[in-house]
Amino acid sequence: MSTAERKTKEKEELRALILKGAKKLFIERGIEQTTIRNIADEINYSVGTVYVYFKDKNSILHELHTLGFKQLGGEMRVLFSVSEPMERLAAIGRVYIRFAVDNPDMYDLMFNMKAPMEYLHRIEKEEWNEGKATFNVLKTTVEECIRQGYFIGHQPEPLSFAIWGGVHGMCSLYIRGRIRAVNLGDPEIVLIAAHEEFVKLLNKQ
Amino acid sequence: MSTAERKTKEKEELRALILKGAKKLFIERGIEQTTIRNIADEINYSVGTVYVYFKDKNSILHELHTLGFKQLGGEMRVLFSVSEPMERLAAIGRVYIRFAVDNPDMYDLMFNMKAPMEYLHRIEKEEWNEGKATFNVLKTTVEECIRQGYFIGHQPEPLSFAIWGGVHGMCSLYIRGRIRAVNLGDPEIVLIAAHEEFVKLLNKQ
DNA sequence: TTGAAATATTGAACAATGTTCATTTATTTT
DNA sequence: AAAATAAATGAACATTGTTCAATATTTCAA
Repeated sequence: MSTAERKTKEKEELRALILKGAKKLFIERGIEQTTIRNIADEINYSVGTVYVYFKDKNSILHELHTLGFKQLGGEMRVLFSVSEPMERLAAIGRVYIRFAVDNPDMYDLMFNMKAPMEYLHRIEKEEWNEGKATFNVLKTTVEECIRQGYFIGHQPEPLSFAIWGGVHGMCSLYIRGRIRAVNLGDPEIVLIAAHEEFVKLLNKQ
Repeated sequence: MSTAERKTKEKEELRALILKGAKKLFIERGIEQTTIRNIADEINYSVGTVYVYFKDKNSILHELHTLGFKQLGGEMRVLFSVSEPMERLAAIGRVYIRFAVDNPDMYDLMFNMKAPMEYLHRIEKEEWNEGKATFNVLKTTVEECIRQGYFIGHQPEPLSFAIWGGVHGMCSLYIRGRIRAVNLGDPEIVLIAAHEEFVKLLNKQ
């Protein structure tokens, strides 16, 4: 291995180390409470080094958001074994909700925070590939349902968006503390019960 | 009017002036870009004065959030003239979405931001009256629908929550730039079209 | 009217944050 | 070993929210 190759590898490793440290802190104490100094401390490097490997905080957050989508994508992939599309549609929602409950800060970063979108804007990229890919999993399933005779009179794309919005909204209200605040009982149970009602609505002919 | 009375009134006026300035800036340049110093400048008082009238930034944001709910409540109240509950249900959604599109930062503050919830936590108040009242408008309508024979087999409270979540989710994805990012066309049009699909789902027997 | 007490307002100062960049340290090449 | 290149550093800056001793203003009894 040439020196140049080794150097490239070392750089990638340090980059990955920074991300690993960032993710650790950010699961431990939340994204808002994680500073660049914390991250630098965590991995025993200086603040300056972090800025050699990432242009700014948004870059780090965007990269973590991408890792989150990889994880969610993996959890969704399993569902392609569910052959009945209506059943799969419900299962996608359950996986999505489970992900939100188990990884609230990551979910928040992926679907609520401005950082990843601001990053895309800065690098002048209009495409949000991570989001589009996830949306397509849903849309493909909805289209299959339509082919089987469900959702008659609906337009697939807006309908898919409405379904995404539906599940996302419940998760967001959960994560942003609105379920707790309206006092309907244990938030996680309310969330899951609401999703069941939502699935009932979807299943009506 | 006694001196004490006048003083009380003056205090209330300055308090209101601070809120007015805060709201102005915050509509003009967004909530994240509005600092306490900006607010103080805007109304020609010092930073310190703002802190005499409000304990911290969360208090200001909470009070603005309450004003937002007053406005939304007013816009909803008109809908009690719609006698058909299923029709009213759709109309509530449209009003809610219109509010979100016309007042994105206010909507964000009311339903997404942590500040108002943190304020409640600080003053050790468990009740989120603003949210509960708005939720009850929805729940009452859903219950009426059920009494008319709609939503058979559904539980009213989780169903109401699912409907809230549904509309909120679409608004949130809109406000947090996720609709634009998935590139389905003009975001506002997508939002409205998705709500129409949502209403179709609700209207199924 | 006056002056002491009460009230209201001020803005400098603090800690925490993201960010920059001249300097230092380490590594590679000659 | 020296020179050239690359990597890492951390002090310094601007901007936040926040505090609080100091200053200015207002009140009201004498």
